[in-house]
Amino acid sequence: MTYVSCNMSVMKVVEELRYLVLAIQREGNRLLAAELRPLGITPSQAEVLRVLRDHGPLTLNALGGLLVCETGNSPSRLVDRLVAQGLVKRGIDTIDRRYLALSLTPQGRALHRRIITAENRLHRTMDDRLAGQALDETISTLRSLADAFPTGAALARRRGPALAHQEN
Amino acid sequence: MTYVSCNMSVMKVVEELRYLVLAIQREGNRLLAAELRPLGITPSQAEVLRVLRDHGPLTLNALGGLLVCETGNSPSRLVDRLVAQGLVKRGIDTIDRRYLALSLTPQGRALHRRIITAENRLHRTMDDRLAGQALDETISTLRSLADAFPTGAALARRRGPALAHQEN
DNA sequence: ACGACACGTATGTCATGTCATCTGTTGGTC
DNA sequence: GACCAACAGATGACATGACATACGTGTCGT
Repeated sequence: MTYVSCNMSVMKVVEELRYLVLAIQREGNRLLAAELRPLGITPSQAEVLRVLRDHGPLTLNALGGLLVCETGNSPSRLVDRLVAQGLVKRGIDTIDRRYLALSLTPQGRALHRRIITAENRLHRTMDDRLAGQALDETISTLRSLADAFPTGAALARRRGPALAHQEN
Repeated sequence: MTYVSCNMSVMKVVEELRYLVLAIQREGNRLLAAELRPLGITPSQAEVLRVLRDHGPLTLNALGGLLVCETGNSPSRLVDRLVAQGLVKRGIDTIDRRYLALSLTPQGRALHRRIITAENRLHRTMDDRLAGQALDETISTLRSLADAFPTGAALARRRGPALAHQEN
């Protein structure tokens, strides 16, 4: 079968991994969107609320650096809609007026609690599909793929708040 | 840690899986988009060309059923741009004029060969990141997640009927 | 003080994705 | 043959994502 190149089969495996990741991401996002629709927000918006809740007030850049759903360019418009819905407060740093100080409003905090419930429903669904398979090896494999990338690094930052950016 | 519910840690693991999948999909897509940009097409368009090449002429619905990048609703606009670029021929079934008969043009076939080269560059990059880790368990875990979903079924269909698409 | 530069944020543009709805075509029923 | 439900595809609307660029603000060198 592998008469073209000796590592052809490895390529095929990596390609299947790529398509599996694509399929799971799509479907997971669709399911989560359905869970969140009654709350009036999208999965990306939910991630912003979560990051803002877990990591104090943030500038727009710092927020982008902790988001997986956006490559840090600048989630201006993503934040815009949350501000318009009264879920996020957009403050301006009085010392350096270039910086924003983004934080949750009380409504944002309240909504985040309902978001967690919705996400847990998705996670239970996923857990059922996984039928108790051990995920350790899968997680560690995917981590080694993700960690090399900017958004993977974002995840690592969110995991290990003790590593660096405590002051945000 | 798990003072709220006994399977709280399982939830956390599933959640990390979800974010890892999101991160890898995003970054993989970004890298692939960069590889494909010189060819003038996007990752989604490349998937259409690939499916049309592997599975003869297709109707729009059948194409949607084999795509991972779109949930089968109807990739009309995705196909539109490929037709506009002369890569896909949009034929109309003469017997039942509701059906399309989508197939690659010679240019589409030629471009697909260059797409494979670009994709292989990405796969090599991913393979490097994986540093020779065995993927068997990861693949099978992800398959059990994906197979329950429509687009996972699409992947299975692509694997199944055309077990013999070795000629690439 | 002034001007070039760096930096954070905002905006324009394009291609997805997703859902809802519309249009055209066919087949079945009367 | 006329009506109508079912189906394939097209389109409108909205929110992302990604890239490039424009704008406002602070910093630094002179």
